Amino acid sequence: MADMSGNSTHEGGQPGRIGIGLELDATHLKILEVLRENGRISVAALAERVGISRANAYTRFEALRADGTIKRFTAEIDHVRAGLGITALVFVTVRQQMWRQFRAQLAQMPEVEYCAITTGQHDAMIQVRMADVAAVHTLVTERLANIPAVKATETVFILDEVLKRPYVLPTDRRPGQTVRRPVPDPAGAEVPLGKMRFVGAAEGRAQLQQDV
Amino acid sequence: MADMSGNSTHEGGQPGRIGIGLELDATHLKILEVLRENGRISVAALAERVGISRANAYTRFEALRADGTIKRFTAEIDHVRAGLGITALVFVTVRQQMWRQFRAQLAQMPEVEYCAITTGQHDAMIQVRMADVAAVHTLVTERLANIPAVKATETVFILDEVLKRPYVLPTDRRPGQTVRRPVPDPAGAEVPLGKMRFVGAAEGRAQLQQDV
DNA sequence: GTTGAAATTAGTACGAA
DNA sequence: TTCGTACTAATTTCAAC
Repeated sequence: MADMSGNSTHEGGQPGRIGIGLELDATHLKILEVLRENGRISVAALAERVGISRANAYTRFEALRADGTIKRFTAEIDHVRAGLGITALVFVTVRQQMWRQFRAQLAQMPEVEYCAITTGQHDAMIQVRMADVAAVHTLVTERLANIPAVKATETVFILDEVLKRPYVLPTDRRPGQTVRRPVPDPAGAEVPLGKMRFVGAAEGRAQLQQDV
Repeated sequence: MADMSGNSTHEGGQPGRIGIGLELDATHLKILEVLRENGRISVAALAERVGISRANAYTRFEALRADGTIKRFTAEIDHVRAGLGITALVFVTVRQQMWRQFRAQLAQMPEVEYCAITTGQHDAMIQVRMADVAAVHTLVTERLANIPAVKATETVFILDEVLKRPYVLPTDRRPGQTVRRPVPDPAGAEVPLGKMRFVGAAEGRAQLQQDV
């Protein structure tokens, strides 16, 4: 799940060989942290910031790309300056058994920045950026509503984007927070059992990392 | 509106000087199109792909950065491979007059990838990526619920991300769609007046671009 | 806004630890 | 695996047109 146009988890060839890829160590994560802030940094400068040799940086950099952990490099722009100052979310109810058509139609809509299938009241959420409110209205009533697979929509506008990170990493934690290691669970520790079990299970699953 | 941590529209200093920035022409947009797909391309190669000279490409590239149209360069990663295979949306109802505190708390949460203030039933939408479902549960019940500014939350899980573009541009239009130019409105054209007015108004506003 | 040449920097390929 | 260095290729800068 959570695949982008089905190009990650089972991309290779042989079925049965799940692409586990690299085990990301602390150095890999540090590289990803630096690249998140500056995707155009030279590998030489990257090596210095991470604290490894240039050759090592090249090796790891290439491995992360080849592995698919790094999908691509891109820019981040100011939508307002680009002329698309209005952002809206459209929650879509999809007619059952028309998912394939729904996806096909979306592929034809370059003005959509993001689309995800969700649980809950609606089936999908679409994020669009347009020049003005009227353009959103046109999109929803004339384009989306005409897709047979779309049963209903609900539109909300985004008034402000408080934060938008390119991505988050397992190493991103709240300032004062210490790394939550899977404690070896010493029997006899005086903690509420119910809560302990819950937290323990969560940590255990967190170890597995893939196959979600 | 739609500012990222208040760093775009009114960033400079003097009030009254709205940062209009560049007028983006077709070449600027083409540069942004190329950089969206390959943020690490050399300016030399960029020039070739856009069909302009090297020096021109450097000038425009620098202008876009200095202007703030390009905010930064970054990478795109595979969340599953990075160990955060679960994505969730948390819709938050914020207690009135506690917005400042709400924003302050969010700034302390590096695990949040995206947060936007919305119209509609809820007040804000937060997107988070975690290692497992239990971690989402912990985040919502123990971190978010403990923020006084948070009155209520509603969580949905993302089952699949159908598409995710770094950004959209005004030039992104559906394959067969022709560029909708603000036609000079020749009086006497035989179109339904009501509709005409509506579309005309929309196009007019699209011209303005900022101050939305 | 364009072209061409110089200086700098980046990327590659080794052997050694 | 990782590091250090030397080699090659490319990019950026700067100048003149």
